[in-house]
Amino acid sequence: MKLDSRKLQILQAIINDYIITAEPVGSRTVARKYNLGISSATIRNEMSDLEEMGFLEQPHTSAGRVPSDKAYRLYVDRLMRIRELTDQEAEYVKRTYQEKIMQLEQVIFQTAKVLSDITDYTSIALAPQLNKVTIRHIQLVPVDKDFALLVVVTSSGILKDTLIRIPEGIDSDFLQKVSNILNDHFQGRTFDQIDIKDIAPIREVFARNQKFFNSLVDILTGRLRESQQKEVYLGGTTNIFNFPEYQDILRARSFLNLMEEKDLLYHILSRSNDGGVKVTIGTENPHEELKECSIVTATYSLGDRVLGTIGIIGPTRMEYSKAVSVMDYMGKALSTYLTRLFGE
Amino acid sequence: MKLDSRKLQILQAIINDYIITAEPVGSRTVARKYNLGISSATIRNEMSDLEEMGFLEQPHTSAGRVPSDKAYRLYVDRLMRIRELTDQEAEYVKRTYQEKIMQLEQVIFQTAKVLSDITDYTSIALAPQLNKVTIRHIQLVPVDKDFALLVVVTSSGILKDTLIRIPEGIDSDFLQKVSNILNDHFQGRTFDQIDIKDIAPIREVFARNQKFFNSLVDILTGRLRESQQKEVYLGGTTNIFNFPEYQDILRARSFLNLMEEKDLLYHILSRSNDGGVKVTIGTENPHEELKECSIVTATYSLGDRVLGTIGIIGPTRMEYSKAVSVMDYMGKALSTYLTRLFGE
DNA sequence: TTTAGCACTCAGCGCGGGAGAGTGCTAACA
DNA sequence: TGTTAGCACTCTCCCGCGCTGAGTGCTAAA
Repeated sequence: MKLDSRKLQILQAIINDYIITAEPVGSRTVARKYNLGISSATIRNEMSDLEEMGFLEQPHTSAGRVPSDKAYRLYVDRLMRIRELTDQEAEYVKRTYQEKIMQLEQVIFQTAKVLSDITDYTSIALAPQLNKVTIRHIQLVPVDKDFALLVVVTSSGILKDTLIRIPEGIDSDFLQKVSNILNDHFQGRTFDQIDIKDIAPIREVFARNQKFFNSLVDILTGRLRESQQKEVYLGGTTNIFNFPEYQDILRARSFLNLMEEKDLLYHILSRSNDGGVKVTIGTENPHEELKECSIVTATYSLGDRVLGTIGIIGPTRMEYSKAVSVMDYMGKALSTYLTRLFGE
Repeated sequence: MKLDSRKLQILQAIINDYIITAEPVGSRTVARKYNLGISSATIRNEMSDLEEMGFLEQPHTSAGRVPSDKAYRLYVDRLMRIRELTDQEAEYVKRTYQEKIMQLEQVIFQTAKVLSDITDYTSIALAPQLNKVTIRHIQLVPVDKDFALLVVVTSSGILKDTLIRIPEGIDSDFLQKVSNILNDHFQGRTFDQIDIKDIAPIREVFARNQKFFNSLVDILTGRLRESQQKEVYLGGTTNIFNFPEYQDILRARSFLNLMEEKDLLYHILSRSNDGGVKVTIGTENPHEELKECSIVTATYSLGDRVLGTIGIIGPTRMEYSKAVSVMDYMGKALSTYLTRLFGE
């Protein structure tokens, strides 16, 4: 059976209607609302065909039809018209990035907030992944006789710091010396490139302070990386209650539980980090709990290096045209902002 | 009318039962389950009295009775028996604090998690309030030619840091000089005690770099403080779905929306910072949205200085005996842990 | 190939009645 | 005088019923 242009028109009408109303769409509705110049009976026949082809589903006999994931996919790839941001929306984004926030966390957090405000979906933003950025500066800052602060600044302005206990008899000159060595070795590298073997030669500098040396290595190769990698910021989690399909308490609950699983979210989002906007519809996502959700992601970069991912998540009946344009716009706006702030 | 011991017994029975079942309690239930040696008819009479005295309420005729806020207050103050933590619970807490987490944020976050895990309520933890801690060390760390990092370490191990743009022609010697001056002036003080007037004499050191000077002051007196003050960590927000009174989607939604309002939560929690465990029942809390919730808070300290507040929030029908004991225990455990880590 | 007409299906809704839980009153009892 | 058994009454909850309306698929005619 061929998907001729009339079938496409009907399919598009059904998808449009269902996205707005969340109610199964019947042949009469299509005939009335969308002047296609054909009768409901003809539309009925076409809809029957579309169902057979897997684009439509029927919740039960005597209900209208609902688009399938396959239909949404077709819609996203071929049918939908990208809808530009309104002036207000663009203005809102601009205003957010006008403030000179110097802490990256804040920037990412704000981005998530803007995304959920504009789209009314739930937004997710991943902090930059450390294996994507290079180390710009390492410094051990003496705090008092027992503690020093290990600060690592990366090319994207990420700051990672930890208090570290220092053994007795270490003075600030020694700390400075260590800082210099660390900088010499690791400046310009990514965290992935920090290798135990590289570190070995430094070991001798530490003389009797092997324990101190070990904890430094520990932090640089392990802890900092982990703590950063799973940083997931959410916006508008309770927006989900706006959708009729989540009036059911069990569904809402399982959705919100899912949003608490930062590890999972991290994995879902970080799969798409090859740049550009990506749409994952319903069962295209391998996770069972997400089979009735769609996710639209975009990446953000510093210069030409992709740093991380931002995304929104909502019911499969999502306003894709808006979602895609917003994600595209925000990914670019965030990249521009970061490059301006931390550009190399 | 006097609240004799039999009335108290009956009231206690009703509260106990209602806490467990969430169902209005009838006279027959009390007679059957709690062997008080009196018939349901007598209990009925007493319940009628208790209602008149404001301790019980009736959702509608032909339903059992439900304890009022006044009843819970009486229960918390006079009737309940504190229930110690089980060995597993104590063990869980101990294990959590055994790990050497050096970042305060992590500690507070973990504390919130433990609280919600043990109690099955939603937990809230405030990061230490900056006006409660003293500045231990200030350091400007050079990053590259355009940026420096302003690091402030406080007595409780709180770290606040911001990237700050430095004007051209400032070298690391100058930064060190500034750091020294800042330390001389502010070490040992609280953020509240940083006064513009104190800073004025330093101004001359900056000579032509007034703009740099201004942004430093800005950060120290304003930005750092604000960013920290509102840091609110939540645990187990979706636990609310476990309670039958929150099966209603509107209620669940308004509760979860409330939990997103960090500012509000901050204010609610920070009211009780005079040490010890505090219980706020239903309408005792001025916030309309909380009139069917109870909050149990405790404070945590470093040495003898109260730093912040932790709390749990649940329906008024809360297991107060457990809640109070857990909060008491956790407040102390957290204080001990912090004092061990950052003790002065 | 399209359309009008028609029988059929099924979810949703409102209604009514029965069951069950609980109360308050009354009268009898210790 | 306090306590208890008995009973009528109330009210929510739940279940089943039938109606309505939206929508379909089929058939036959244009």
